[in-house]
Amino acid sequence: MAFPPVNEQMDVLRRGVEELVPEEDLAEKVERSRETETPLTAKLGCDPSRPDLHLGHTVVLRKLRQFQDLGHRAILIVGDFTGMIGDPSGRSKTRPQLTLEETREHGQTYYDQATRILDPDKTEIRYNSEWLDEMTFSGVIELAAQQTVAQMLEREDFRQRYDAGKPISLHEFLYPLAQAQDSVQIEADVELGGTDQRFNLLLARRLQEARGQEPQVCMMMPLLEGTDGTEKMSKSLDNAIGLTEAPEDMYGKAMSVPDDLIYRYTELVTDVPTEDLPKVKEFAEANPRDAKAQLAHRIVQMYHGAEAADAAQEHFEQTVVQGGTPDSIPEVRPDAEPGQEVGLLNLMREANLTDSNSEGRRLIEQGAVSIDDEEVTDTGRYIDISEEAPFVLRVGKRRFARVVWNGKQ
RNA sequence: GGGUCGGUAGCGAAGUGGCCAAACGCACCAGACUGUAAAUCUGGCGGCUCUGCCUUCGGAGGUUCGAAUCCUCCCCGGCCCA
Repeated sequence: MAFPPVNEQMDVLRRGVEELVPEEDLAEKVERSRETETPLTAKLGCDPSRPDLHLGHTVVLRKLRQFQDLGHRAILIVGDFTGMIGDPSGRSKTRPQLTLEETREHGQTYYDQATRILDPDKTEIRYNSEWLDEMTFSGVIELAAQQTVAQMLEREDFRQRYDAGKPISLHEFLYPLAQAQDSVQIEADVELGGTDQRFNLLLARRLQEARGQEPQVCMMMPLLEGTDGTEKMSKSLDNAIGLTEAPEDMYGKAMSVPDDLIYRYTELVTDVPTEDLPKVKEFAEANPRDAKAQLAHRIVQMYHGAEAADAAQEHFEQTVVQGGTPDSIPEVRPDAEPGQEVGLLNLMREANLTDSNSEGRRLIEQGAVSIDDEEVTDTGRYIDISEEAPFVLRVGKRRFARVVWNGKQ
C-alpha cells in the first residue's frame, strides 16, 4: 500500500486541529510509516454513557476518518468498562454508573451512528472490558502507583470540584488511568480527543513510556460550540444538532447558529475542501444569511441526502421565513362520534402539542394557538370533529397537527 | 466515631411558623420584532372540572388552628477532628 507524501498527509491531518502534542512526533511517525509501509494506529475512545451523537462528536470522528482515508488503522475503543466508571472530564458532578450490559448496548448504538462518518469496513472496534475486566487488583494498584494525588488534582475539573468542596469519588481517579491503559493495550500511535481530554491523553504517554512503548501523539480537536454559540455542544445543554434528527430540525437548528460560527462549522463538520475554506469565509462575511443556508443544506445533505436537504430548506422557508404551514405535518385521528364535542385542550394533548391542559390554556391566552390560521381565544373551546375536521391545529411556531375525523360509519 | 454546615421546582439559589406553588438568575415556552429557530423587548414557566381546589420544598413520623420553616428518627453530601 502506498501512503501519500508526508506533507500531503500532514496538511490533511492538521486541518481544524486545536493542539498537537508533540507536532514533530506526528510528522516523524508519518514519515516512518511511509518508509516502512506500516500504517499508524489511530485511537479514539468513545464514551457510551450517552449514545446519541451530535455534530460536536463528528469533529473528532471526521478526523479519524481522515486517518482511514490516508490508509492508517482506526481503532474505536468502546469504553464499555470505563463507562461503568463514568468519565468525570469537564463534569462538576459524578456521572451515573452504568452496568456493563448497558454500556455494551450504548456502544452498539454509538457504532451505528459513528459509521455514518467512519468507513465501517476499515473500523476496528475494541471493547475495553476485554482487558480492563481481566485486570487483577494488584494490576490496578500497579497502575494507580503511576500517579500521585497531586498529579490528579492538576486536572482542572478535579481541582475545581475539590476546591468547591464537591465530592470526587475515588473511582473517578481511576478513569483516566483506565483510558490510558487502553492506549498501552493497543499500542496507539495517535490518540484523538477533544481538548477536554488533554489530561487523559497525556497520561497515556507517560504510561506507554513506562511500559517501554513509544508514546502516542495526542491530537486534540476543538470543542464545537452549540447552537447557542457559546457553550460547547452538548445534549444536556440543549444546544446540540443530533445526527439522527429529522432533516427539518437539523436545518432549522443550523440556521439558528450565530453568524460568526459559519466558518468554524464549515471547517470542522463539513466536507468542503480545505482550499475552498477562504471562499466560505468571504461569503459568510458578505452574505451571512445565504452562507448559513448553504451550511445548513450541506449538513442536512451529509446525513439525509440532497433531496431531504432541499425539502428541509423549503420547509424552513415556508414555516419560519414566511410563517406558513409546512406541507407534511403529523396527522391525528381522534375517536369522536358525529356531533360529539371535544375539548380543544384535550385535543391538543392528544395531538402531542402540549403536555398538560394548563400549558394549553396558557398558550391560548398568549395567542399561540390557531386553527386553520385563525387564532383561538377561548380556552374552553369545544369542537365537533365530525363537522370541522379536517383542519390544521397550530401551537406556537413549530408545533403542528392535522386533525382528521376518524370517520365512524 | 465526634463536631459542624447543608439537601427547596430542569439547574443554581432565596425563604427559616400563616402574606409560599414558594423571590431571583439560568434554561425552557409563547408574543412582538428580525434574513434566522440569533439578539432584544414583553409575558409565561406544578397539576386540575382554574376568581377556587389538589400535590410539592431529601424520607418517615410528630407538635400546631396552621410547617419548606419547630421536634424525633432515618438516608445522602461537604468541611474539620480522630
